[in-house]
Amino acid sequence: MFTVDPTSSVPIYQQLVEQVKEGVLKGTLTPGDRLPSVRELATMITINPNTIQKAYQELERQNVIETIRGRGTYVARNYKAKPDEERLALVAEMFRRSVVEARYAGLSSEEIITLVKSILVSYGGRESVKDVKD
Amino acid sequence: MFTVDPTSSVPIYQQLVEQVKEGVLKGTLTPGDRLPSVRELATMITINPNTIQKAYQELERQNVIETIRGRGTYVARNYKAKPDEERLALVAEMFRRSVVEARYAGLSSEEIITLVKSILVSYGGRESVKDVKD
Amino acid sequence: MFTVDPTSSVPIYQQLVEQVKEGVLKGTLTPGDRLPSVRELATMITINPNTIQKAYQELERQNVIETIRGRGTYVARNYKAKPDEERLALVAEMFRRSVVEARYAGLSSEEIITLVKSILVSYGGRESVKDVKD
Amino acid sequence: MFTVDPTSSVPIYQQLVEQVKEGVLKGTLTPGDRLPSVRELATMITINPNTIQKAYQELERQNVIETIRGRGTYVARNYKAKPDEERLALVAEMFRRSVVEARYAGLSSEEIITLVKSILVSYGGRESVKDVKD
DNA sequence: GTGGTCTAGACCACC
DNA sequence: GTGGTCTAGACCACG
Repeated sequence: MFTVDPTSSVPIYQQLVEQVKEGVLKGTLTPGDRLPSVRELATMITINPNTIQKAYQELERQNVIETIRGRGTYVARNYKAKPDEERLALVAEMFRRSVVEARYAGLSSEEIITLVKSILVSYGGRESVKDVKD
Repeated sequence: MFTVDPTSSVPIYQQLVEQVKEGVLKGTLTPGDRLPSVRELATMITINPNTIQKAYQELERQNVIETIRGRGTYVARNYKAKPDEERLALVAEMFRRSVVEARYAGLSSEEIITLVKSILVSYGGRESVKDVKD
Repeated sequence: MFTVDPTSSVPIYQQLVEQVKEGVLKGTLTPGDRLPSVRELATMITINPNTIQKAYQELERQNVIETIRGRGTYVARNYKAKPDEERLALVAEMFRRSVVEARYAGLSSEEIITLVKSILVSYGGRESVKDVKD
Repeated sequence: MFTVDPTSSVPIYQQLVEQVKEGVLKGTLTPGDRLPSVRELATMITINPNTIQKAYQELERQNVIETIRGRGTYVARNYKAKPDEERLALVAEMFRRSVVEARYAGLSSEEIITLVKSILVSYGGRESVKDVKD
């Protein structure tokens, strides 16, 4: 958990954001869990504390985690998806791009569907983020 | 065709790359078609020619288009998907991220599958990029 | 009475300060009322006693409460508003910021006035804190 | 325009955010206007560029400004208030606190209403942020 | 101890 | 030239 590739073109703080969100979906992180403190994680993965901070702030802004003053940061207990029209468009856009690339990599429609289904399964088959709370 | 959003966080040259690839899949661009010259396109959409140039170079690198010196640039006639393992991993990664975001936007597994299928349909029933050549 | 959100970005001690002041305005707390002791309140709402202490100190500094050594802390009987220019400027500043946010949330002038009036009503018809003493 | 008080308890980047938003409401900043570049502003007001950057990013997140890659940042042309229920609650909360402080500063209901009205007038009497576009 | 802010200075991608 | 990311190191308020 919490490994990072500094050579990647995707920013380190982003990688962290994604890992936390993915962890929650996978179940490795459960609502209420405490995340390592900024400084702890910084030394754990030898990344500058400011970078960790940026990741945590972004996660908090997205209501994925919440910080309790003086005590630390925790996986949010009651994440509520607010499916903006805008947000749905953004998700659709991500899939659209993925499909284009998949096609150019030679995947058939069937293979693409299979791939997506396998990803869904790897995230535990929960039917929405809400279900994570149960 | 060829509209660009300078406000977007995705680089302009990449937006162009995606639009060309998407056009091919959709059928609005067919192998053998001639693309506008760098300067033409630059004035058409009022974008720095260097940016267009970069997009075309990237497309050529991906074997999506080919330029014939002095004659212009054309949609490649014999695109061949080379599904290296690396590339497939990248595609899987894109879908993985899309799924995470979809979940956090509140979409169910079923809704996600439906979304992907609808995108596939919008790109015609072709079963792979190869079929575009026919 | 005296509930606190450790998740909020506003410091806990300040939340307490505000609640006491609001309670006085609303009439749930009347001048002369005894407040729970630091330790009592600390265990009631499971908050660090130091935090309670800080809140009480701040309230005393603002002449909202007064502590009688060995007897406890009480809502002040003779609060006197000292409207220094500085203080008025600060209040104006708070309203200014509120108005900016209200505008950006899409509220019209009329809606803003209505909102403020409804808040005033919720604090009873008293025309100033002085009247609370009556 | 763009003056900052480094001794204030409100963070510098926040002060900047507020000033820009206020400027738009006041009309000193019009949609489409270009803001000084991060480095420009940094030297103008002798603040670290990172701090300016943070302010700009926050403003962009709030859809108040938009950045055009390689060209600079501009006041957003089509700000659209999305009045979340949550957001309205936050605004109400701000007013609630302001009213409490106003009362404790000795202001009467009438004086408070007058103050709010005067602020509204100072923001040009436009009926919503949308109207700024005209 | 926790997170939050700020500075200084560096490197990078994009246009 | 623009904004975006990262590091190093410092200081502060809060609990």
